[in-house]
Amino acid sequence: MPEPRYQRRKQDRPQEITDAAFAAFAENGYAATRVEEVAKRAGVSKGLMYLYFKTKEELFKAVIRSVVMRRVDALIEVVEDTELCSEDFMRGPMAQFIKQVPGSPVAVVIRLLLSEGPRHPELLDYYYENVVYRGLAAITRLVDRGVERGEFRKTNVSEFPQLILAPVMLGVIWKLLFEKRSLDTDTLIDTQIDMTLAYIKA
Amino acid sequence: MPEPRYQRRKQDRPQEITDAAFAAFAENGYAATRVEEVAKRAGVSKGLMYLYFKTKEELFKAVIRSVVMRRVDALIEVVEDTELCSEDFMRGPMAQFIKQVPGSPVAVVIRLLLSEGPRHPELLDYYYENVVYRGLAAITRLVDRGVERGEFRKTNVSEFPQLILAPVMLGVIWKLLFEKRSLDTDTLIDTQIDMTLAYIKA
DNA sequence: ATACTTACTGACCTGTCAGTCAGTAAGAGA
DNA sequence: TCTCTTACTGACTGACAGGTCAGTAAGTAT
Repeated sequence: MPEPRYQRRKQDRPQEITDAAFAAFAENGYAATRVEEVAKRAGVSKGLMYLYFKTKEELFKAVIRSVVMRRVDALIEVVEDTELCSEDFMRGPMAQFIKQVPGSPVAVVIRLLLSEGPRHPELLDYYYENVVYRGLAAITRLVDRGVERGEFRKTNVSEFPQLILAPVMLGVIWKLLFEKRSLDTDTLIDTQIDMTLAYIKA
Repeated sequence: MPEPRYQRRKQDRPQEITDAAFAAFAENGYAATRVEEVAKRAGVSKGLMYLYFKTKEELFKAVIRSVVMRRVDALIEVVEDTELCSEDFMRGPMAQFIKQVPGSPVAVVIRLLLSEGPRHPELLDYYYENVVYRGLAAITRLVDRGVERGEFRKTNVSEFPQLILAPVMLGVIWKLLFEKRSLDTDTLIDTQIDMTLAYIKA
């Protein structure tokens, strides 16, 4: 009675493969990762890869989309249905949310997009519309709401929501490049929020 | 009388080749750039490349070093011998200096380091010591000098000089990823400096 | 059991590209 | 003008990796 050499699992394969691919890309980057290596990690033959993804490039796109999909909506929802005043919200839930970005898969996605993005403009558009644009819009809404409520004065921070994300991006880059020279990104982000609030409070 | 097919220019070749390589890497990234393509841009045969650089990897390292070398010292010197008060200096020369970073070759270097860096730790060390560390130290010195002179109060900004560079890094990433969706990085940086000064002024 | 469908395998094919090297000619020196 | 050195050329090679496909066996229906 021979052990079955494999199981047929059409449903789960795509997910399993993109997970394996993400891990491999995260470690070695897109170009330096062999399709066979991904197959090995996914416990699958090289040939099967090409049944689910036409090319290595298709696989790459699927990986990005899959990672992005899983964590876009979190922030946006929280912003909408909160009862905290704007300041408390920024110091609380928002701070908490953005602090975990530099250590999250998002950091890896940014690295991948920076190196491979220029050759996949549609992917950049997708990322912009689904993550960047919506994230920035949520922050703008938060600030504007503060202004309406009389908590904040009118400044150009609502036109530059990027300001609040700037230390997050610096944290992402720092972690990717200089992991060993640790940087306290939490305090960095807290300080930026302090500064921003001091600047915009009515 | 046949035209000479080439000139011997041992002195200039390395510079010419690294320049050509930088341009090529900037456009297509390291992995996707063929050595032959660099040779073509440098007006040189493929074989000659290997007389000046043992491998493609060596060429890559030489490119990074060459770009970094040319513009490290600028900022540091300016900080040292200025007679402006700290605020005026930050709003003037420093702002001017950091504003041009997102459009400069430094942006490309960051992209290259993000994609290829993990496999060249010595290069990351080199970059950290010659650019990052010295740049941050210069900012810290500037802030501390302001404190000594009684212009600024004591805050943790001097422990997090990264704060001032955060919008610069965001600008760099933005430009690399979303060139077409323009972002006014100058105003972004000015606003950050406004905020920071308001936060630390005595 | 038997026939049938199809998820899956892995040896193979093929284009690409880093790296080599035998040969060529630019330029210096006598 | 005739060496002699060496910067330089470009056809070639070998390995690697993306992509293919004939074949195999897991599961299903009868």
